[in-house]
Amino acid sequence: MPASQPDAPNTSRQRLEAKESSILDAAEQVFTRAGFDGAKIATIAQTAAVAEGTVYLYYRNKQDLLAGVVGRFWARLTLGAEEAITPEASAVTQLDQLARYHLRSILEQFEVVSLTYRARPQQERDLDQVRDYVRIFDRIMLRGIDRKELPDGVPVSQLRDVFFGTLEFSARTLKLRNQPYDQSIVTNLLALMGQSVAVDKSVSVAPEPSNSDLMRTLQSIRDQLKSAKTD
Amino acid sequence: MPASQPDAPNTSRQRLEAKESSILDAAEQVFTRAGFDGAKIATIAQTAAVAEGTVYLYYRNKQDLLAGVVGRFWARLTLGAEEAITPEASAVTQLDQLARYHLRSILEQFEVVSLTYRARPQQERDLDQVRDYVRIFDRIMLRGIDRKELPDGVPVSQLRDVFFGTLEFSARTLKLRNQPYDQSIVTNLLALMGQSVAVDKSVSVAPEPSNSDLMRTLQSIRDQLKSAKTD
DNA sequence: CACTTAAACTGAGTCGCACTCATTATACGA
DNA sequence: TCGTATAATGAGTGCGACTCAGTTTAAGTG
Repeated sequence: MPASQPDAPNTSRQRLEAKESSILDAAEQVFTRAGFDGAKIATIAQTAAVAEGTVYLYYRNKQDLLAGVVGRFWARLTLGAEEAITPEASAVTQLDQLARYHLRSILEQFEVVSLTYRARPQQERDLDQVRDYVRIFDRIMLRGIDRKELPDGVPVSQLRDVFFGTLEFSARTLKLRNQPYDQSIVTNLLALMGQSVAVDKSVSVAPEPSNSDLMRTLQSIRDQLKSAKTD
Repeated sequence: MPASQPDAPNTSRQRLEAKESSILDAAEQVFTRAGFDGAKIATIAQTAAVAEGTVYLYYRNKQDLLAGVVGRFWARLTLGAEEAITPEASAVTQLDQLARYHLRSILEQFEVVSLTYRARPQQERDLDQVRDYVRIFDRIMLRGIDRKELPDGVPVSQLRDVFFGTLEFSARTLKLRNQPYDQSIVTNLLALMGQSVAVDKSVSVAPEPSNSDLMRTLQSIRDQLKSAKTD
């Protein structure tokens, strides 16, 4: 029954969603051009061809609108990343694919990424989208461990911070110097991570022992010494 | 001649600087408490015990004031970092010192660090301060290369991105999860970097021993004790 | 010390912009 | 065709950044 042209929405639901996304489009455009503070709701409304008040029927306030833009951006990035990755490939290959895709994307859409920082403290919804995105890394790593491609002691969450932290900081550096995408960043990062992630059976990367582990070992030594002394 | 109590400024120059820094103090306090948008110039002026208009004699606008706060923060961080580092120590040790200091500082003053993102696109002055700070890393690396502690092929600027990027992202992760300073982040980062930075000549570089190193040593002691006992 | 003048300071007033809400338009079922 | 609910409108409100005419303070100067 509800079959219609996608660009000529019929149901009221479709119409609402079309309008919402046109407001988001306008907001994204104006925010990226003018920055958050520079962007006027009036301009966004005008760009979306609606009245100022209409914007507030869809988003509680300017922050909320920003959250919508940022959330959609990361959700799209997640979809794109999943397309960019070959699930059958080795974990390291997938990391390489993700790294290239990530660096390219955040460079291309640097302004939207920057807007993320403006949204963070306030809203929660859009943060979820970022978390979903970051989770792609975890999935690759965990599958790699599962398939025995990676040793199961790798500190996944810390490597995740290395991965995204380095790429984000590198992107900022490139932007600062007006330099384009640089493949060597990805290559170096993966070489660096490859070492700690490699399954070389000789050294086999063990997890960092905790102080508790050290303590237990020390106590066992002390106990042995004690018993040796009484011999 | 111009000898006076430091807390009872005499010259007009001293008075001006005292007032400027009291405005900065107030701004830092209010900005960190309420965030940039939530902070009102009126509150800042009141906190600094000056009239609203006076603030604008020292800073052109709210953004400029923020830039002042952020700039001072990074300048102070630079001084602190230089104190935290032992210039005679090996490059790896110095990196370890810098990493600890950096992670601790940005965790402790997370709000001010976050404010940095709000200032960036606009002003230039405060960006300089960040650059000065980051330069500490470069200096350590370059001196290390000079002293032949590090091979002279290391991609300093890319390792710098790894270093600060990872620490910054890790700090954000910790904050997100309400976790405190975690030494293993520094340890892992240095282990990772250590591999790509190590001089090929065996183990000539003596970095801070990791818990793994300690663990190995302890285990060898225990093993020796065990075999001695059976003798 | 009185007087001059420049520099520093003040806060009531202006203005731009996010946000509201009384009113109007539209869609849809009966 | 009409009634009603839902969506949309844009003039109006309030808040807060920023200004500036007027005032106070400080530093010379004879």
